Amino acid sequence: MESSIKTDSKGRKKVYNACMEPCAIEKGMRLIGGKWKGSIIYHLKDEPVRFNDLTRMLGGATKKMVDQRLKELEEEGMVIRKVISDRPIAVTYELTEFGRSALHILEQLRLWSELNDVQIRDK
Amino acid sequence: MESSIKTDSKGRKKVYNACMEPCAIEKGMRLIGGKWKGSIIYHLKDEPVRFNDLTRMLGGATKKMVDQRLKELEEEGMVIRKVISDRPIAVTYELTEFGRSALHILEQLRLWSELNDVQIRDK
DNA sequence: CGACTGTGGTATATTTTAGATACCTTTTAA
DNA sequence: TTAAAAGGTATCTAAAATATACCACAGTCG
Repeated sequence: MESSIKTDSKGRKKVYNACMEPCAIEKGMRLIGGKWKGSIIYHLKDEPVRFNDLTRMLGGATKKMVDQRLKELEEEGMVIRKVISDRPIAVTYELTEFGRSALHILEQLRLWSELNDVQIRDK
Repeated sequence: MESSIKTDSKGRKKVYNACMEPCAIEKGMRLIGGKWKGSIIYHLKDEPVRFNDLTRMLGGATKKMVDQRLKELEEEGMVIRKVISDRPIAVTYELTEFGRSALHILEQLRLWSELNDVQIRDK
């Protein structure tokens, strides 16, 4: 993790301990940092939530996005999909223990974000 | 933040307190959660780092990506660009107080990521 | 001198991802 | 019968990410 840069006698630079692959921070971010992923996990924190309800809770995300992220999160073992009834179809999504283990990070992010009244710019 | 879904007498659903705009979590993620952004902030934690060195530290990121992210981080007030010499040109990037205030979140993310030996899948 | 490395970037093209919109089947309820 | 709910999928376009090459300039090696 601790990367450093050394210069040899001829001025050539070399990186020691460089992140040859994405480092721990980057890996973590790929899991919970993608667009909507953190929000999804956070909105599942209290109880299982149904698909359409979840979509409604995330202002701005389309069903397709929510669907895709949920599938990723399921693959990554953070979320479980449960069919609670056929006819009429009803599905809920809930956090696994692993998913739950990420909540404290998201909670800190929320506090930081609110404390600093973080704004995102329009594009 | 606490969104809930109520069903009226006719079975129509309505979301109360929905995130009409991206919520705090989502806003925070847009600041530090983008691809490479967290890593960049984290690699600046100890001391100012020069552009090319930073690029080398982030295995996999291109100069263009690093350049773009740094510009965003500068706009957002998390990073300062300092020209420490013309001819030959030398530039460093360092964290602002605000940028520094995000470090504890990233530190937790790193711990969580390492603890769970998080893997990212190839695409 | 001339080739090579370093600096901090930019330009261009291609691939990947996100986002908007419409649509599907089934069920319940007015 | 029309309408809305459920949980999605299909299609298309706009926006990002990535790969690759390139710039001007400074210093160093032989």
